[in-house]
Amino acid sequence: MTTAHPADTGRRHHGNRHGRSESARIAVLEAADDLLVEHGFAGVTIEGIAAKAGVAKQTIYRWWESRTDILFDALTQDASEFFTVPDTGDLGADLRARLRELATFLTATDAGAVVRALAGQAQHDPVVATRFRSEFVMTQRDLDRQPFRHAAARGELASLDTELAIDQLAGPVYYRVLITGQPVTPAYTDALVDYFLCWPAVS
Amino acid sequence: MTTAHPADTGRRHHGNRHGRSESARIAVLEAADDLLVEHGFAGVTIEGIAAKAGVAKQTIYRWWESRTDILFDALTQDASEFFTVPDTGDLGADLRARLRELATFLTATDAGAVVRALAGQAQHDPVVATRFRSEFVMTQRDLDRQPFRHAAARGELASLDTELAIDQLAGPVYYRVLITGQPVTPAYTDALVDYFLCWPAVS
Amino acid sequence: MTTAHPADTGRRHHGNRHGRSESARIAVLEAADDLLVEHGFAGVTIEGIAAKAGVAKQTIYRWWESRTDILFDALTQDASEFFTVPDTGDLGADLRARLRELATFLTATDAGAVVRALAGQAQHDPVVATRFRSEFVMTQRDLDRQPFRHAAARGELASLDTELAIDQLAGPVYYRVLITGQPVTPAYTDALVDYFLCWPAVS
Amino acid sequence: MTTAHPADTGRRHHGNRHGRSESARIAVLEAADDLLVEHGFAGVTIEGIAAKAGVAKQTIYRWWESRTDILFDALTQDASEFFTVPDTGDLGADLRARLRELATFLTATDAGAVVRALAGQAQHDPVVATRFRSEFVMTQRDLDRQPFRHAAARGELASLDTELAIDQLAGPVYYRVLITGQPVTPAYTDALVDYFLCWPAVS
DNA sequence: ATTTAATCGAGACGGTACGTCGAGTCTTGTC
DNA sequence: GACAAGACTCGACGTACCGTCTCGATTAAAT
Repeated sequence: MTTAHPADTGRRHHGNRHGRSESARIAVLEAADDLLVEHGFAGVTIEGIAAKAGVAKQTIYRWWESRTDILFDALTQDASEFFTVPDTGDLGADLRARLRELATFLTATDAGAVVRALAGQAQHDPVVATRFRSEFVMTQRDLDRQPFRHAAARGELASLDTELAIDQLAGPVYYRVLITGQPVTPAYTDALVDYFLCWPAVS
Repeated sequence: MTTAHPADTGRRHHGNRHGRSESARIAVLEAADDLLVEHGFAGVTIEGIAAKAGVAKQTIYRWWESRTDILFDALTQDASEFFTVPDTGDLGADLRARLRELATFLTATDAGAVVRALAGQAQHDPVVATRFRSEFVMTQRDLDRQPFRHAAARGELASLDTELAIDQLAGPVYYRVLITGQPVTPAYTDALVDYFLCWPAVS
Repeated sequence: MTTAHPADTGRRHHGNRHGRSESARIAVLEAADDLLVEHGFAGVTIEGIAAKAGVAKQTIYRWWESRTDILFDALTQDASEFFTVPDTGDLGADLRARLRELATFLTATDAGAVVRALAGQAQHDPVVATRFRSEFVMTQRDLDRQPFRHAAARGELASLDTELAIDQLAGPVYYRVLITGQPVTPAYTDALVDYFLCWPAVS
Repeated sequence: MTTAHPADTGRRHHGNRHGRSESARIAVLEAADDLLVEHGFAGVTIEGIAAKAGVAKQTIYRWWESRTDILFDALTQDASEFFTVPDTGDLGADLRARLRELATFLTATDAGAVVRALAGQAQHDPVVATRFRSEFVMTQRDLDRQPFRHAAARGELASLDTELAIDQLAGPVYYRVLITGQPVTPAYTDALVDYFLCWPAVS
């Protein structure tokens, strides 16, 4: 889409009758991302984004509804190619890989910072919450379900409440990231998976 | 004018050298609580609190650093007597009671709404995050530990990583409350405990 | 809401790239003038002006530095067409006309009230004092000089310290207006001129 | 009055049933004076005076009605012994001495700064204006009248409108001090007197 | 010697206005 | 018709003083 339009290749156009400026769109998303990482969510202001992106406020308001709307866009942009779908033929291995990836994403990437900010804002604004769930959470849970689907396809897992299982595996990860702030190491996520695959809790 | 005031329990003093007005303090905390429940976190403004509490802005700034500071105070006030420490002599029963109580608190009480708002704000502000953890999370985890302590005192639980166990039990609850928004029913928390006490996940 | 506005002459614009809103400017100046006349200088607050003019505070701060700045603007607006330059061919007649006009201006016009307020504020603030002198006092003294210039052009007044003369004529007027508060009647100003043109003071 | 009370000699008392603390009174007047000279009239705040004088705000409000009230007190204290009443037996000499003294007082003394501030405030507040006239202006005009009284007693001055004369002599001085800001040198005041005693203005 | 009452310092109180920041809307001239 | 620019109204911010109000300590006259 970027290269499709002549006005977006090379020099930046200052308005034309052919639709929105792709360069402006990208500048806004990057500016929002940068501001979030540098100054936190409070630093993500429409005016700040406009100034940093060299874009008029009106252009932002024309295409986005709010700053969270921008962050959702930035997230879609950034998160789309991060995740893989492991398929090793072993449920445990797949789950371990999945949780490691999730933990890395949430704690060590710029997109993860966006997710945390949006998760925070979701606590304040039901509209954000709804979109956050339908856009991010659902996608993630779909990824969470893959290992179980693969296992089922292999004939394992006669019966299992997959949704509960995902809560049990992903829940502690989000809990540590958002609530306790403790690190989520590979050792930790591996332990979660090991435990889930039924090592005895009580001796 | 004195009796017209919401916070007017007894005679209201208007400042003296012995420190703050207790009635003003309570009026502020209640106003903040009310605004949060009625209009969400964005509706919790210092001016709004001052107006609703019939208090001068300066009085708020004198005693609190920010609106989150007020909410922490309100939380301390409200949450202190909510929780019980179940001790039935059975680990499973204690854990089930504990998780039910936690879920109810987070989803069905005004103080729970404050917690969710603070958890949200913690994602935006490291200072809030730190205080949230030291003030709320630590207390909660202490309550989470009680069932295990009782069990250990009874000689059960030869060996167990209690901290991991808490993550596994509380994590999914917070995850559903803050992230997926799905209800956390007694049946759900009971299932978490049952699973944790090692019903087989894989047939 | 648009038509409800006092300053709504024609269609009111709400900002554009070509600079300030003339209607807002006029509304501010009039509001400041009105507040000064009605409630005195203490009643001239930025918030009061903004409210009365139906203008945002920020708009005021964008174009004016202080309330005295506004009053200087209002004065320029109002005082510009008040004064005439008498030229009767007779020094005494010219001076009498000039002093009468000055006295009327200072004591009986809204712009005169502004001058008195600014003269007052000039005693408190050197910046105001400087501007007051360069903007108002200089202009007035120029008007004061006219009769003498005309006389000189006619060949009268072989030698005279004009500046001293102006002090002697205008000084008592300002002195009565600002200090003693006594009325400055035509009879009084005429007497000043008569005396100045050398009737004997001592018998 | 200062030495009259035992509690005011030496250490400062902290309240008793015999009336006000003289030391507090003096500290307030001095603090007000200092603040005026150092930071201008805007710097003369009740809180500032209280802090600088080491006095409670209530003590100020108990004995004074406003900050101008304090300045009037300070003025009375300071101005009382400044002026002399010249009596050389010569009207011109007396007037010259009087005007020189007036000019010095207004431009070169702390009390003169107070007078200028009060004159300024008198333009904003009719109550201040009234008090300023009855307390300061009247006293000054009385001093202005002395040379003429002495001359009349000597049999000079068969007929003269003394009030007009004072306006003509003092007016230009106040005019320069308050309005034009030009210096008022002995040469200048001497010229005023010389001219008044009827040197020809027009050749 | 104790009580009593006026004044002191301190400082918290409800307010008003300050000057600033950002939100979201509107308009204009350019491309 | 979208763009950069930027003026507009509006709401909230955090601060400074205002004038009012207790309070406990201080103090000397009256008991």
